[in-house]
Amino acid sequence: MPELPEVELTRRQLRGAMEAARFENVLVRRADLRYPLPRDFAARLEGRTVRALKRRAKYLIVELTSGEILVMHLGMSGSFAVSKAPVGQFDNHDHVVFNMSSGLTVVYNDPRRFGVMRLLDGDLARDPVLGKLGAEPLASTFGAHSLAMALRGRKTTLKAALSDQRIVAGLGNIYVCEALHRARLSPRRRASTLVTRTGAPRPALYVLVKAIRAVLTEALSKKRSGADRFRVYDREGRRCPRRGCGGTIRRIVQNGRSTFYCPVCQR
DNA sequence: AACAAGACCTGCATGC
DNA sequence: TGCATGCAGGTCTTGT
Repeated sequence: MPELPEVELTRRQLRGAMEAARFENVLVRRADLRYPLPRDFAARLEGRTVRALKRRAKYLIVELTSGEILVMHLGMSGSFAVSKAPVGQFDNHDHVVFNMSSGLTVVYNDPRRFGVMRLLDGDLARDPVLGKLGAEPLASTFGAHSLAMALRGRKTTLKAALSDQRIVAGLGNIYVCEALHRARLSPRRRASTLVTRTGAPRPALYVLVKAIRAVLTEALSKKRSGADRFRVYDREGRRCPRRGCGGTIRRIVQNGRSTFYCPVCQR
């Protein structure tokens, strides 16, 4: 489930249990996540205190007062539950349990086990993965000019470019579809067509930047659930929600993933 | 270097 | 009912 808004909401959920608290006991019930947890994973956390709980793109960044950093990614199916200690009953897919000095227990559940937990010594900028992440779409550094530089010369589609975490960090399949619909841009359009030959943003790129911010901000604030949560995602065959459009949402496959869009109003 | 396709793993909805 | 198929919101690796 997790794209940037869901990860940010997870961060806020975990903060009360983890921030300024110590890992009293860590239980690894299954170590074979996307990458196997090292055998000393629990021992390296126990006794450590959380200085701050941050987020970068879809990664949760747990800074410890020791200087080490616990980096976590939810993959496709990861989630956390917070409850009062002690937890006696576990689900099959409860893989990692943090008993914190706050008196709260944090349980990581992940049926598909695409999630990641890694303990890093230092500096995220030098990390082979985190160091290559592109702009945070809700940060002030993100804008039409920086996005223009990133899209310049890209022959790939807008859908693929916006899904690329090195270009914009935090969008996934849903919010790429939603942002493109809001910006009235076709997911099949070539990414470089939003940039002039000299590398300046075309007007449509300003619209896209606003649309990206809007869909993420809205997802963070509303958090309504149910069928009408998205305007195009998973709505194949339904009417386009844009006033006066009258188009029908289509599903196509791009780079092996579903794309939903309105062929009438998205050009 | 840029890009597309395949792989990883489990659960669920669908159709026969 | 059982079984097969296809699909799922991510990203790493492989191949052109």
